[in-house]
Amino acid sequence: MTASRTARERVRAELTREIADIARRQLATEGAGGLSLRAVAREMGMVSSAIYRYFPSRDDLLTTLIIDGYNALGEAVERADAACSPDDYLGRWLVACHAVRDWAVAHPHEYALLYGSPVPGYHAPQDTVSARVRDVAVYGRILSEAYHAGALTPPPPAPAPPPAAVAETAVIGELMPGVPGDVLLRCVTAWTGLYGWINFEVFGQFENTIEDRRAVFDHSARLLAGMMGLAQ
Amino acid sequence: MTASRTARERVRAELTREIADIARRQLATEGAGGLSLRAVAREMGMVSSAIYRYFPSRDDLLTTLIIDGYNALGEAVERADAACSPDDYLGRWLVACHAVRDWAVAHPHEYALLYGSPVPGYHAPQDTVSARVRDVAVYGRILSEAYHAGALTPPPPAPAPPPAAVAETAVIGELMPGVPGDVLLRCVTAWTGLYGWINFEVFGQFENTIEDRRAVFDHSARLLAGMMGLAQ
DNA sequence: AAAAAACGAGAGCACCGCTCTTGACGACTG
DNA sequence: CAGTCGTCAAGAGCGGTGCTCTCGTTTTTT
Repeated sequence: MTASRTARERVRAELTREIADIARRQLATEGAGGLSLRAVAREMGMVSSAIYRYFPSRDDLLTTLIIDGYNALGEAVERADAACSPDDYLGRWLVACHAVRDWAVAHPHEYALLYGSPVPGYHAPQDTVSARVRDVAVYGRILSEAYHAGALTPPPPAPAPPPAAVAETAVIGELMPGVPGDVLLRCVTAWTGLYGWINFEVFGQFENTIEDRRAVFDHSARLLAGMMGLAQ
Repeated sequence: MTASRTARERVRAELTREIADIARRQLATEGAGGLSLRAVAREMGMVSSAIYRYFPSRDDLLTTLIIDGYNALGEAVERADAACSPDDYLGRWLVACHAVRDWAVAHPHEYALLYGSPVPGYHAPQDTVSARVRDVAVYGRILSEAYHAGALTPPPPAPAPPPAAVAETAVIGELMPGVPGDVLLRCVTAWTGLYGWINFEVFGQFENTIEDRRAVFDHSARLLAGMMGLAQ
């Protein structure tokens, strides 16, 4: 029973995976807008309606690609951080920054799906949240550990954040327990600054403006670290 | 001759403008992907093929919307800066930051067209560059004036930028003549950080995370100003 | 062995961007 | 004034899309 049922389920899982793989390849070459269920079906030798046995809609296919993308990016950052010496917090921060950027440059269309303009009809299901925070969780871990080790101390001049802003750090603070609000606000600023930089690069804003982007990015990551007060 | 010809040209210009207006309205409600030439034609009471008398393709229509968007954003920032007292550089910086954010929040889809994932087949024509730098030119002016007034001095600790990174600031430096490379790199970092923050907000990354976004944004803008060394 | 569920194929619907042809209208010229 | 030419809106049509429905076939379950 289980064996026969697994036979059926196995081929189904295999085909589901194959559809997602082909779709990911098309996404990588054509971008999200060029992803076509019919093209995927053609490449699989199926008729287009057969795809709907495996993915109820194009949006659902996109959703699995998004989840896979979050996991791939998160894993890349996790692996990069795992290779660092744990108490070199600035080094870990820089390595994590470059890990995100390297992945984004290598997979621009997938990155755009994660951090670019949201796709029109798409609303993130709840089961994406665990995958979606994997990359930022690494940053949270690095900075949280740095703070508790005394290696993350906001440098003067320290403009006192208004209480309204501090109150907004509650959700972010769950990733970094014990870190006070003013430090969290600096981390958020560095976090958005980091991804903003990558967005500019991946989305072509640096065209004809900055060419050796890795060098400038590295310096920007160091400046953001300095803004947070992340010591060497 | 000129009169009759202008009569002809006038109605043509009028229709061209009306098409663009309807397209902009659809863009605002549906997003770039939902912009349909046929829908625009329907709303104008025309048949779809007639639109092609005025815009040779959907991409060309998008191009004019993009140029209009850059101009609208640039004008918003320019007007905001013009209302400031010229030697309050920190105030001008903050006002400009909020001007960009306010415009982006008010026109999310248009902003996504400018600073989000690039549209698939679209390549920016050369005539967009003058409009595209209007917003950043304001920042360049503010920070350049601040520097020459002695109000923009990078605070310690100042990590020395590698020469490779400094060399990349040449194009950016054209907007801010006389400003040295290390300061320019800080400005670029603040610039990307600012737009990264807005991207996160407009693209929904702060959903269920940060609610009072204006307050947090304001503080982030101040932190970025401090990173640059922009004095009160 | 019979009933039920899953599956692939095919036709079809409404929509899209875009092209081509046709007929009408207005503006220049002999 | 008459004729010609260019501009325009309309319509049909092509290939593409996401998606639905039906219909035999196959596989699993009862």
